[in-house]
Amino acid sequence: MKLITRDTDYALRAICSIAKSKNKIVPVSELVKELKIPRPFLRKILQLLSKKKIFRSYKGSGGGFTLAVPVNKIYLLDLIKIFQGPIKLNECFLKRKTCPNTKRCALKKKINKIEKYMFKELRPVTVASLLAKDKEG
Amino acid sequence: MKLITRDTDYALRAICSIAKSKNKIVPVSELVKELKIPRPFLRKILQLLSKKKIFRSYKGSGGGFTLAVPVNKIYLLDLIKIFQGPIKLNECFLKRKTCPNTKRCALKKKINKIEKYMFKELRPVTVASLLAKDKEG
DNA sequence: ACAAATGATACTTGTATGGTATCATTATAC
DNA sequence: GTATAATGATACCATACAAGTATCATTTGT
Repeated sequence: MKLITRDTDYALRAICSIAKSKNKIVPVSELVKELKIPRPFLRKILQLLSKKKIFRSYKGSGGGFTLAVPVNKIYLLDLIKIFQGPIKLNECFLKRKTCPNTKRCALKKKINKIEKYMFKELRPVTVASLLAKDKEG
Repeated sequence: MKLITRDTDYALRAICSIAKSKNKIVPVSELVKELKIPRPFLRKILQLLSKKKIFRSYKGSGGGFTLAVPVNKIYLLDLIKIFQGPIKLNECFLKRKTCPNTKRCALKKKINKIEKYMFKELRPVTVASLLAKDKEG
């Protein structure tokens, strides 16, 4: 029951790394060195972030990636959605039929409550906020 | 990101169903009819619950299962643990190395907070409490 | 033209979930 | 005491998703 999968995690690190190199175009090779992530896997992740307009990409010699969005506008939930799909704790197993007894629905209510809390906590989290907390603690 | 997998769900239903037949020994065949769960899969689930001392089993003709524990002592978290292992939102991807930058740890704190909340909400949930809420709403 | 980068896409591998199948063992009924 | 109806133990199978690899096409700077 992972909240964050490896590609989301790698994406986060890559974004942070690129954010540090203000305005410089960063090629994959540089990120590989810094983050020690398998190159082809990282490439796949960066390409997707490019397609999703979080990165801007530059082809050709001297090319690479820059941020297309400032870190305070990159939301964790969006990254999770990109790599893992929308968060749903509560997939019902009985799509076809109606719930046979409401016991499960009592449980469902609980789970929904937890899910709501999760969203409340995660919604405001941006890459900027993660980097900021860095300095505090 | 399912909180509850299918076997846990089926286990819950089976427990509720057996709880209804107070003290009667219930064979798998009966549960299959009522719950419409594939027989061999349900059997596997019941056997595990037996091994874990939540059911008592009776072999031979006229055999089947009864509850070994009253419903107000069967905790949802224990069922989840049996079928899915302990809940952990927060598996760190960097077991080997120390965290390269603390940004992830800021995230980890958030996730831990959510996990704590989850436990707070789920810890008191028993099968009895689920059945009880049934009557209310 | 060549080299250095990304774009697109398809493939591979590992693991967990959901489910089957089979044979052994035990207990009851006749 | 044998047939039958149940569970116990175990091994297998199918599918999906996560994690990672590989390849070729395209673009761009020198």
